[in-house]
Amino acid sequence: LLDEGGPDAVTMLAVAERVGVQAPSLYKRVPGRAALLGLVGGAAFDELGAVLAPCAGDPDPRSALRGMVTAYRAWAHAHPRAYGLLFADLPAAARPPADHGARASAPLLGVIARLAGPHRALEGARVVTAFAHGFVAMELAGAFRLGGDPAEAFDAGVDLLAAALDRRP
Amino acid sequence: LLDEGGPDAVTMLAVAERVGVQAPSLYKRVPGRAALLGLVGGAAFDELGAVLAPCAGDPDPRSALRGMVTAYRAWAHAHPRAYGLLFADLPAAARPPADHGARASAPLLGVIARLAGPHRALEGARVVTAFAHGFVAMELAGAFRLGGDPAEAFDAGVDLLAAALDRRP
DNA sequence: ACCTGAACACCGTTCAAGT
DNA sequence: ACCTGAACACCGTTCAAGT
Repeated sequence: LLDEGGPDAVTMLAVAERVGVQAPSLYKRVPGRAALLGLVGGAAFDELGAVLAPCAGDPDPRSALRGMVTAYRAWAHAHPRAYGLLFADLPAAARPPADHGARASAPLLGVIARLAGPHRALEGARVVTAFAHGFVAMELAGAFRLGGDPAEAFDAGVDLLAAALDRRP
Repeated sequence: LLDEGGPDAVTMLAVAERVGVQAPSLYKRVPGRAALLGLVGGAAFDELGAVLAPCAGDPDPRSALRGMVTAYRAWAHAHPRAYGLLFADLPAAARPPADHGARASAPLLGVIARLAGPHRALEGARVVTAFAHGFVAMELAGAFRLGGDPAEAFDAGVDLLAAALDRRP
């Protein structure tokens, strides 16, 4: 339902029909619509994490980072509605459970620890994630309207970050 | 209404009451609720732009950039609901008109042109904006949950970007 | 224990009717 | 030209009643 019609289409009635049940029955499994969207967001984190993890296998940490961020953006473009749920500001009680996000970001932390050193891993991962999320969110919102090819700015940003975080000579 | 209760509180009925009119009358001025939120987003771009512009006065482009990005984050924290409208993915017809975003980003383009050279201004501004937006969006969504002080990562990211974009020796 | 029908309070939006 | 009352189609959610 989300992929087809966006979050507005994820209606308690529509979900109930899809599951073959009446709407009120959903409240036996889930406290409300917001919580349901939070669960979908958690599942989206899991899918995204499964796409990122293999990229950590690249022996060169710098190209591993590039590959991972590129895969991140590709997944967001392939599943724009699900992506929009990852960092949606839902009521705190209905947010994707923290552990889904933590698992999805684990491979990135590993790669940046190799690239920049363990003591800079968390900080570096936050900087890279902020850039990737911000870029993709602006792309999906149609916010790059000043011409040129936004994708070039993405690659430039990734290279710039990878170079700056690389502690090797 | 937005500041008080978030976008959900911006109801056609609530707006009409605030304006002293019946709900159907709003449709004489605005095609629908989505378009109304888009207009609010446009106004938010104007306010943000007014906060960023003075930072361009700093004679050192690198500290001008730091000041501008810091002001950006401060404004987002002060008006989280309005900020959430800037890059919300509304139906294209209801998005904040492009010129509001363009005006708000003009001072940043100017500063980065001074720092990195005019031919890298657009690309650099996109990288910096992506980082700033992504970071703030994740903060507001409560996405930094792995401990430490996220603000340190923000400062580190800004310094890293400013240094990487600086073409001066 | 689980599902349902009916109801409640609330939406966005349309439109004929008033002035 | 502008505003309104009434209505329509749809929400999320609650709850007593069934099985």
